[in-house]
Amino acid sequence: MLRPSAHKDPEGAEEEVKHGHAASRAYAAIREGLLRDTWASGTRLLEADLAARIGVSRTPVRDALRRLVNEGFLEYSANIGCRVRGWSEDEIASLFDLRLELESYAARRAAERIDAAGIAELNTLCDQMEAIATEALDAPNLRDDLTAPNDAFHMRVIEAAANPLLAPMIASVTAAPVVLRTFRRYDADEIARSMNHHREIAAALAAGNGEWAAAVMRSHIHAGYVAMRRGGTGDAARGPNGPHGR
Amino acid sequence: MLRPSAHKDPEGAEEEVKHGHAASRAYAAIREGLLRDTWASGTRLLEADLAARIGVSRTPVRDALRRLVNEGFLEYSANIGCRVRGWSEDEIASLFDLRLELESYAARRAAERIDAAGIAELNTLCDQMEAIATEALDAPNLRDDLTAPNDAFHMRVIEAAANPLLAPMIASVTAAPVVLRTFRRYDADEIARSMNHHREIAAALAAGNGEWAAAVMRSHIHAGYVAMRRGGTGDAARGPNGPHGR
DNA sequence: CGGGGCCATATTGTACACAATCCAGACAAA
DNA sequence: TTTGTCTGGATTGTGTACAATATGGCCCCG
Repeated sequence: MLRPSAHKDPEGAEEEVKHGHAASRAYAAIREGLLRDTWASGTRLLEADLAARIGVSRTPVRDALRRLVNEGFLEYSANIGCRVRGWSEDEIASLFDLRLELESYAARRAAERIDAAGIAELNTLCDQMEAIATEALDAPNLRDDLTAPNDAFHMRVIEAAANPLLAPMIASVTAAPVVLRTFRRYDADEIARSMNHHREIAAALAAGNGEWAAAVMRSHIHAGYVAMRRGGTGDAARGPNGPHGR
Repeated sequence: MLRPSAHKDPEGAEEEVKHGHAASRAYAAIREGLLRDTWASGTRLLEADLAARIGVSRTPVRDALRRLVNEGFLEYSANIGCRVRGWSEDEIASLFDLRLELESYAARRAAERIDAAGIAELNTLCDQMEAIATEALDAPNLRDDLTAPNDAFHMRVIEAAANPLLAPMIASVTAAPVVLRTFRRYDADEIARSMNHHREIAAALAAGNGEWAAAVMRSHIHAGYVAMRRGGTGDAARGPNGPHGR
């Protein structure tokens, strides 16, 4: 499974984190903090605080917060503001369950649509991942480098599925901080298995066999879920509202 | 299929369209206009215009617009603003394809989890729909009354699936104006078939047979897609950017 | 007569000030 | 001790002014 560092931000603002565009800067800064686990779940994010820290006014900060709420990073209550969202065991299970459906669907469709160039790209990404994985056996801190090519691999499969609504939908269940940085939890065997899964997915797609591709993708995601559960969520607790608070 | 008048708004603001809360009023007003097809696809929505018409300032209007962008009603470009989103044939097909996956998944899971009370509710809703359908045979304009119980039926199934992330995800592919008000396109036979589907889904769930329930749900949505295609999308054209413009 | 660059205008983006609302703690009464 | 109320401070919600940017028409040039 795996599926870290989500691709571009799903909505507008095409990666314009330049100097101008206070809203984009605010969004990037807050998202960065969320991905770094700067704040514990349930922590209240104060607009004025963030605005001062980032160096913009409250208005673009509000825009950024609303966006992060819609992406599932934060939860919002009227007149109270935003809190860092936590994920209960149940919700994490639900999240992986949906990934199971959506990514296997993507693989099934991709098998009927991907072309030779796409297959080649997937295998190139496999080469990269395997090279990194070999080094990472000794240096566990290198494992985060796997996330970029792994993410690219999954993204290529999703693109090949040729369903324009699918990518943002999958992003909504993979952008969660809980899912990110999953490679760290993998042991050597699990990394090897993950690499094999990628190769097998590429093979199934090359063979044009959608059911095969979907089945391997399901295995891939199941394996990731097990690894995540074993390692603990790192974030099971919630705010005062309990696991499903809103 | 069908699935009109999406339930509550997916995110925060629990239906507070009261007198206060300018942002909620703005959201409700604009959404209402979108559902009424007040503006053609590609129409640019001006913040100042809307603010004046609704009687609030631009700030809450901006909030409302951002929200509608995230819900797929509008598309947004930096420094340009919001346009009414159109749906190409491809996108509508993609949309139904995802509903096929998600709602059949919901039905499959619901079969293992729904209780007797839930089944009873579903059958009650079937009763209601059949009563309305009988009258609507002569008065086609009554068909819109089917949308509320139909929506409730689907919602009950989704709730029974007990995946807290599923409902907002399905909402994102059913809130689109293209999908709403689908019953109008149905002829008498199609309405009858739809009613039969509902009864059969309830039976499959009562039998605890997830595969059966999922299969009927797929049939149900396929049928809806065919009816929609036959009737035309009512909104195939797009703005100047072509069908996938952004 | 057609095409490219420039400027006026319209519209969005940002900042800030004020109003509305909520929360924590103190205090009083049972 | 417990509960209810009230008040002060803090935080979000809204309105408005101004800055930044894009669009469309005009003029100039080829």
